[in-house]
Amino acid sequence: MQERKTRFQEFLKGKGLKLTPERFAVLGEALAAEGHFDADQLFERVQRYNKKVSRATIYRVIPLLVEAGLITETLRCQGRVSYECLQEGSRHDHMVCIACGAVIEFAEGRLEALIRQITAESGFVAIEHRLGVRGYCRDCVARGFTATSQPPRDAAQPESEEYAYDTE
Amino acid sequence: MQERKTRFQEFLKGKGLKLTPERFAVLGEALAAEGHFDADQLFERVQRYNKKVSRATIYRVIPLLVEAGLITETLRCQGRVSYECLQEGSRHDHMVCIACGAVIEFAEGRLEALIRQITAESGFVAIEHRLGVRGYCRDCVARGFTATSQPPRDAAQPESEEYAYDTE
DNA sequence: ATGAGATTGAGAATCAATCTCAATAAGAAG
DNA sequence: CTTCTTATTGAGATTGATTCTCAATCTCAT
Repeated sequence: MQERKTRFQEFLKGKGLKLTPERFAVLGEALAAEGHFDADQLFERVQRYNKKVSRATIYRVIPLLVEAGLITETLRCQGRVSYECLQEGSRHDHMVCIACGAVIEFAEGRLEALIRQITAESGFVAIEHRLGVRGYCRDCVARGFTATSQPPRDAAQPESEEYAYDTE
Repeated sequence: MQERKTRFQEFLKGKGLKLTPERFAVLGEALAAEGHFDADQLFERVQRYNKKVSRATIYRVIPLLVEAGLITETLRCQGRVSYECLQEGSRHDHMVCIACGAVIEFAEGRLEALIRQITAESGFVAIEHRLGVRGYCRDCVARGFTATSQPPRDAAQPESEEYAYDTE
């Protein structure tokens, strides 16, 4: 945690940006968040413990946190963008089941290494990535779903408004 | 093309929806689109060749096309959602430059194979994936942008008009 | 301590996306 | 072909997350 605060501090300095109490408050709440959160939830958290930060500032700090590699954008639900905290070893991607809508997280170092390598081949310096894989989960495969068989009419709507996965 | 129109027709029938001229017009323009397009661009195209379709209808048809597997959501730039047509062999992923907003497509068999393999390890049958990598493109790196360095004051403005990266 | 330039809050503004509802049209049935 | 039920449409209002504005305030290199 302390290490990440320092990282943010250096990140700001490197860009000629200033370390303000507001930015520090947002950083702190973002790092303390568990699981997914969106701008508004972050705003509420910060408000609760740090009355003075405005919504505008939340929206201004989030991109900085992303760029500093401290949080990452993940899923988009009902028009809102969700983020989650990046911790050493917590990086993961998502598998979304087309049949039942289940969202399964998975972490994979091999993938990250390959992505970094491939993009670097064209001179690109990768900061973060997002990957969503659509397919059929183990259970649905066992239940007989495949790409060419029609799921029952009343099966859970896969990309229902609940979890439209979005990887940009 | 014809095959895909038929596919859409059957998709509608299967859901008890009607095949209207408006839907057919949107379908046609979407299939004819090259590269990325957003709801508004699709609206303009349809308007140009098919005066009578309203914006609301565009927004109503897009989800149907996605569900029918004819188009897919790809990037989100400047707050807009972009789509692209799904065609055999057109699979590719995206690198988005944080500094100048450039969107670079890349196709990579190694990646696809690895994804398939990794997801299979948990019994998941991958059908498709979407990957977006954010970072700095070759040109911006050369120009001095990095996550920890301040961009030169007189650097070209990050506005490729086409694809300015927004903070989402 | 000082000044240049960055940052902030509050609220207005933006604008893609959604919703409303009366009018219309598709498709099934006869 | 006509009728009837139900889906669909257009136009415009509405929503709501995100962005912008700008004067007041703060940071920090010097």
